[in-house]
Amino acid sequence: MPATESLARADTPRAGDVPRAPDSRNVMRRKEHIRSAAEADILAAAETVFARAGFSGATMAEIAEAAGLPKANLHYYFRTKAALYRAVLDHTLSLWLAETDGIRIDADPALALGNYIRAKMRLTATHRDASRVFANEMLHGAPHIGKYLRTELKALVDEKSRVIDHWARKGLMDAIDARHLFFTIWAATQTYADFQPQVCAVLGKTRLSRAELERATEQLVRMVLRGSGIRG
Amino acid sequence: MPATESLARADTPRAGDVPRAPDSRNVMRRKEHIRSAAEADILAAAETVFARAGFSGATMAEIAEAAGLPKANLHYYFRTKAALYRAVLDHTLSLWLAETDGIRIDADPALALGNYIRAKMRLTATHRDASRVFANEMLHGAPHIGKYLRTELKALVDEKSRVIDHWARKGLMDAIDARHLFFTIWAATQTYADFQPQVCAVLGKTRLSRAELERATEQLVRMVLRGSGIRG
DNA sequence: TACAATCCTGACCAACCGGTCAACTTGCAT
DNA sequence: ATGCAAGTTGACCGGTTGGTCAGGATTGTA
Repeated sequence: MPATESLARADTPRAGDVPRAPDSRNVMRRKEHIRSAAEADILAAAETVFARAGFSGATMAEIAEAAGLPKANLHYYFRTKAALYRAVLDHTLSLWLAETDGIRIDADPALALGNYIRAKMRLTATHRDASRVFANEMLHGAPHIGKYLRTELKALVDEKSRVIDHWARKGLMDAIDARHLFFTIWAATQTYADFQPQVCAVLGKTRLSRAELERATEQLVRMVLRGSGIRG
Repeated sequence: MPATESLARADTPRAGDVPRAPDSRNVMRRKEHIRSAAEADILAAAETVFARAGFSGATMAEIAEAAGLPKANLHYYFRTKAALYRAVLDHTLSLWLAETDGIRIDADPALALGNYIRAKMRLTATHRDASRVFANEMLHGAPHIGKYLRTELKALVDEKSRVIDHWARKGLMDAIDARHLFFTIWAATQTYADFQPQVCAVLGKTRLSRAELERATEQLVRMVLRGSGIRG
């Protein structure tokens, strides 16, 4: 996500656009470290706060406190609240594209799709806040990442859909609309992160145990595979 | 939802708690009409705005403009922004419980579940904003409707789960966890309302056509029925 | 040590927002 | 017509929030 840095960074005087002597590289490396470490701390705190309160509900003061920094320091690294939000989103999106590698023409459909679902479910469990930030952005019309959806994500889904169509033509599974299949998989997995209060309430628990998630995962895998006519 | 009125209404002086003569009923009816008409207008505008911007992102001024009323008038009918939000949520929740009537022991599983999915999908299409308001509330931890989830919704799902367990024991379908089945159905249907930007972007369209939704619905029905071992 | 670049921060401000209120109009029974 | 309750509204207010800025502290080099 090359846009991240240019978006996230504040305009420190002449930083990055001034030619530097070769021997000054070490300096910049150390400065870079301070920078990236601070940015990482801020991003982590921001992700938590944005996930809980959304963009409008989150306050820079709250994020600053969560990061253990004075508020003005946030504005040193991220010019505006919107820029910080974009940076959090960029980090989230980088998680999103992953895990589809196994969906290839020469792969076994049951294994490939099953492992994809398992990976997605694991992702929503380990990166709950990222999932919520993403969901929030969707809910509000995806004003910041619309272009990403129409280009990168669409291209990826188009490619993987061709794989599934190929599987269907080879008789390995039913001829189904791969795109809607992805929508269902995404929705069914993300719901355990985004709608956790509902899930917990209906199950009569206060939190989602690993075992419960495991059960949900395997049932979903079974349902998708059988529902797609994949012999398991 | 009896709590709605007491929550939503402003404390007009002595309204509702003063004994009235029987012949004054017509008066109150007309006053009630003004009241309910105004409340309905405000609620409709609020649902749209809350759906787009969330609770924190929405402003009373914006809602007022959408309703074509001065801001102070909103506060006449709904004391606070939170009370207005609660009223919108209550309206949303009343939609939520419906449509499960068909899931009965003596029903045919394929028909009952299939029609339930179709009804849910229709609901997300016709009440997109309501779905988004609900999703937003979930995302932020369901602070306002936690009790509803743990009581009414849980009771309903418990009851319907027993029906599905019964179907499984009679050999009409596989023995699956009914609760997770509901989570999957809810997620897969709501995603077409809540994540519409993603769906449209991946499909390469600007809006979801009725035909596209129809296709998604039938594929989901087929997947759920076959995935649950229900003979179709 | 001297310097420059980067990093850090307390104090401050303008804009916005939810909510109030006093004054006004409308509707309706007598 | 009269009077009162209900409905309506412009103007206003205090608190919050994103963002700024001047100046000090740190870091690393020459």
